Amino acid sequence: MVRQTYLKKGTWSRDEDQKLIAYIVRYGIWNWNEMPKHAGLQRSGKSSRLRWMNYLRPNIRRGNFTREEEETIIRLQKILGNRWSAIAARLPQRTDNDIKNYWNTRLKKRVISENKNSTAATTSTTETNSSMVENSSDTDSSLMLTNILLDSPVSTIDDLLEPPAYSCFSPSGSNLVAVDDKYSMGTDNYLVSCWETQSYLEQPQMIEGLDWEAVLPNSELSHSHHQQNYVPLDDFWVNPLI
DNA sequence: AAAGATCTCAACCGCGCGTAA
DNA sequence: CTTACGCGCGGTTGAGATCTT
Repeated sequence: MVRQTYLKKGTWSRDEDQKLIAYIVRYGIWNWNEMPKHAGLQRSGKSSRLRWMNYLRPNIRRGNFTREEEETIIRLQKILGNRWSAIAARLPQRTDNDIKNYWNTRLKKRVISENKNSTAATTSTTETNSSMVENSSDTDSSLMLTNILLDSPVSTIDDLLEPPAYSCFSPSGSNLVAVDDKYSMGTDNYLVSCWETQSYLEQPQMIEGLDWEAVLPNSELSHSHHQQNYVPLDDFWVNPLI
């Protein structure tokens, strides 16, 4: 008889967050399905991945979308449709989930009401343009439209979808991806490099209540204060950090 | 002050794609 | 070629927060 391991669902606790961060700091991301077990979490790989990608990973900005960000989302949504990951790639520090939520709860309504107003005002001209958006299946004409709608010139749709290199972590890949030539791919050393180059050490104020010194055992800060509590790498498997 | 309505957003689910065996 | 697995994406849900009456 196979006994199904209990998997927790719902809101993540601080303790769980710390466990996940501590694990990824040490070992990097290697297999989302296996990692939670080793990190001492009763969570699915899927849930862990989501938590990391949308909340815990470095360089995430939350709340308070700027006017510029709003306009960018509206423009890109018009061109790309609900391809949130592609839109997120154009908005540094925003997650696709955040953008999707923001669109669904606020921007969509705004766009709809603005469209109503504008169609009432200029029926004939807008009809021509919107029919281009909705009916165009032709690549050339949609690309032409893309160039018209975007302020900056875009030569191909691939250019538009190409994610900018800004993040320490790949927003989509299972492995870590270098942002510039300085770092190598996919190692936890790389991860630590990111942390030590400020990206993560600036984060504590963003996730209230997390014990950042505990999850960053290699930082200078924690070295000076917590040397005695440091768990050697080999022991982590039998003695999780948190 | 209380109750109901509405909003927000973290998290879940199902599906499809890519890859390795 | 087929199958299994891992991952990422987009749609949806529901609990908690906030607003309105």
